[in-house]
Amino acid sequence: MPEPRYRRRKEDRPDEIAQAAFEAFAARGYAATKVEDVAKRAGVSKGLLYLYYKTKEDLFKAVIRNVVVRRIDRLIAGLDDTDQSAEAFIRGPMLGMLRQMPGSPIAVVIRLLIAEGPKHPDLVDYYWDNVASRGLEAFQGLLDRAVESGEFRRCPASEQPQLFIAPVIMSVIWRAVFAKRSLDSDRLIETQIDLLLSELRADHTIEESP
Amino acid sequence: MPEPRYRRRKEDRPDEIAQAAFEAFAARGYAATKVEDVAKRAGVSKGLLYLYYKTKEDLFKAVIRNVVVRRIDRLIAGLDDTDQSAEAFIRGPMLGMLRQMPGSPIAVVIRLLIAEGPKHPDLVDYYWDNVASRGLEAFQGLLDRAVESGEFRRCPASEQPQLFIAPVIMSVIWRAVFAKRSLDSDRLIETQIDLLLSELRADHTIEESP
Amino acid sequence: MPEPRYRRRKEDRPDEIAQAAFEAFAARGYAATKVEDVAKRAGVSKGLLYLYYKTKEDLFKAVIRNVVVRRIDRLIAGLDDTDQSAEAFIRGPMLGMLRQMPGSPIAVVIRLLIAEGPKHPDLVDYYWDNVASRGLEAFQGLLDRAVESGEFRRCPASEQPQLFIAPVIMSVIWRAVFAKRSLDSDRLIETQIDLLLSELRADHTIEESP
Amino acid sequence: MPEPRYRRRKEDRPDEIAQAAFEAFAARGYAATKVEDVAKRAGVSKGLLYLYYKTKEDLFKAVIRNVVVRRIDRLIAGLDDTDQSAEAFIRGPMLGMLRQMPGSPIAVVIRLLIAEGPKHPDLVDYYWDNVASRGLEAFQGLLDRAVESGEFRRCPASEQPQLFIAPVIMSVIWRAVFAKRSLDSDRLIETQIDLLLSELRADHTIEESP
DNA sequence: AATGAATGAGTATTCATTCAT
DNA sequence: CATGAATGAATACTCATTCAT
Repeated sequence: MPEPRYRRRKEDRPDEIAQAAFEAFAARGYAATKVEDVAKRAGVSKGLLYLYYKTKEDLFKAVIRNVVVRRIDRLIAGLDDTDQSAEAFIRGPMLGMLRQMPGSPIAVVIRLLIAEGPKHPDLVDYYWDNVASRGLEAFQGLLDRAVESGEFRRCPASEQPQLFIAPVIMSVIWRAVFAKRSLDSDRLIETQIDLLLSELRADHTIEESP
Repeated sequence: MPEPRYRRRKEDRPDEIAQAAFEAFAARGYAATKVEDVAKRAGVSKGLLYLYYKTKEDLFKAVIRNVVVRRIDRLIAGLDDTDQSAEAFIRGPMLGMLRQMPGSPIAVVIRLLIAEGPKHPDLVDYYWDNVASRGLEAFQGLLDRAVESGEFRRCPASEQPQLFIAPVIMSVIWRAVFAKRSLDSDRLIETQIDLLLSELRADHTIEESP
Repeated sequence: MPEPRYRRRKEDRPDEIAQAAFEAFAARGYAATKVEDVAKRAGVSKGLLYLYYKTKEDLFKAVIRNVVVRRIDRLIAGLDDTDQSAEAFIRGPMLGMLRQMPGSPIAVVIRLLIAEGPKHPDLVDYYWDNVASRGLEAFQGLLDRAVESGEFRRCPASEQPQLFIAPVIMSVIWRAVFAKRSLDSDRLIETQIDLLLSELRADHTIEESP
Repeated sequence: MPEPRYRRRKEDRPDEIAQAAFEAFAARGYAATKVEDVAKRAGVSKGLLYLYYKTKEDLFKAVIRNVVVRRIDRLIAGLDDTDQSAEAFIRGPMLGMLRQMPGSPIAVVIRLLIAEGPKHPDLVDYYWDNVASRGLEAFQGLLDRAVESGEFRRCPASEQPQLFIAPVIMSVIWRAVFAKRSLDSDRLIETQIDLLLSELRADHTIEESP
């Protein structure tokens, strides 16, 4: 008779279930996770789960939304409101976030989207609208402001914010697939940022090979 | 309908089936693909499919191997045998390959590995041994030779060949998830290569921000 | 058709299903019985059956155990505890049991073991440990006590308890195979017991052929 | 390229196939034996097998008939033609046959009939008509002649020839099911014959318990 | 609200049988 | 005659979902 894992407060139930589902999906993937396992993990009966989520797919969507929504707003607020220089922000709070991503729930969401996305276009739309495009836009805004202020120069790097994300995605994938073979993702991300910043800095001088 | 019921092409069958399976997996993912659909796509009965592949998993493995093996050897041969300068090789044949990857079957394989890899560790091992580690080693070799010859200088970029791959992986994922939202992956890849080469060139002068 | 869809009788279900399975196996043999038929016979869905029995084989084992366990203990208790003379016990309760066997569920179990035993060694082990060897030992014990008490004499018959069973097995097989051709199994069994007892009785005088 | 197991003489083919089928059925049972395995064992293609036997069931029937027909006639001839005394015949050639049965192909046929008989009533009919009833009748004839000649007396044993067979059947079953646990079937059979003959002999004196 | 017994459509796999070669 | 590639009906088992209690 183990203690129920979560307190019995009605209002929390849906979130508790979504949290349990997130853990289960993270561990075994969406398709391989049984609704019953999620219910057990949440300390709840299958029937009750179905009271809150009409289908397994609903549950999946809730998970994606939950995990993402909790984090993305904070991130974007940081991007928009910072009074640091762009470089200071990038090397500071932003680098911190990027380094955390490969080990964070976001990584799980990315994996789930890759695996299940094609079957859930509305979910992808949601993710795009609420996370990806907003994040990119906000970061692009940061770059643009830095260009306008003269901190950065306009160059290919200043118009492809995805380049900042690339090593993060790479690390996420690497971990998901090659868990056993370690990869120094911190170093990868830092090197990339160094490369990009050295290119972006307005005082940068291009040396052509002769 | 005058198709002959029997075609009796023993030699071709396994590949035809694997090809059909590849298409089916690419379209709907491994889990969501029914063996029967693969058989239909290949114009063959379920029974015959099982004559060549003992299980659905076997079929999956054959697909991965087929697609991969056909390409990787060519790539590595190019890396090892080139008599071009490193930069010329990277900007030439290698850039060509990298640009093709996001739209090639390799992209599908990558997606499949991300989605199904955790359930097929032996497949991941196979992919690691035969593709990833070999490719990385071969490319690292190219970088090392360029450093030794004085063409490149030793720097973080010369020791993280994954940085060359990162935008490719990013593009693969982007297409898989956000198919509808176009991404200029060619430009992404080229910019990254420019960044890396400008860092790697031996005559590069580092400008520190003051 | 006004049967309620749900009956919710958790406790009874496993036995009801095993009973239905027993009937189905008896009628058509293990291999030829479809799980779905068993479920139908039990008035239950396939899914529920699988809730209680993980595999068809499990179900088979449960059937064997159910049928057997219910009876063997009673039998052995009788053998061990009787205060009748050996002859009285054999001619009384034991003869009664033996005569019943060819028409009883035990006969079905025997048939099933003959047909399916080679594929289920663990089941055979179970049957041996819990039924055959226990039964033989208990009966051998009865014979030994009778020899020690002077009621029986030591002779080949007193050391081969299988001789008491032989006509029962013969009748079981006969019925299973030649159902249509009647056999007076009662008489067969009684004659055998007469033969054995006349040999076993201590006051027996052996007449050698000259 | 192992040598084909059987010489390529057309006329022998059906028998060779039936022999291979017998071995396969003996080893794994009818249901668990694949037609392909039989074909391989016979060194023949599936197609050719089907040229001689229209269905797997046909093959089964041929096996039963083959094995049985080869032996039963000899046995019955012995029963009918002997000029020995009944006791001499029983203790001599007949005991020899009975002792051989548990290890002979007949045992396999018995097992197969028990397992598959219910599904093949015509086969059972055939077996009854050509083996069981003929054998029983012939043996009953021997007993009757011995009674008429004064060698045996009329008693329950003289009218139940099955009693001679019972320990043989028991041994067959025992071996089939409890292969691992040895049983001295020779001794069982001999003891039974001793019991029966001592009862049958005309000079037998019945001792009643007081 | 809460439970978990009950349902049944869906799917991988097998194997007797056929038939083009 | 002989082959074995090809077929597809048959069947054990799973799991999302429902609903009587």
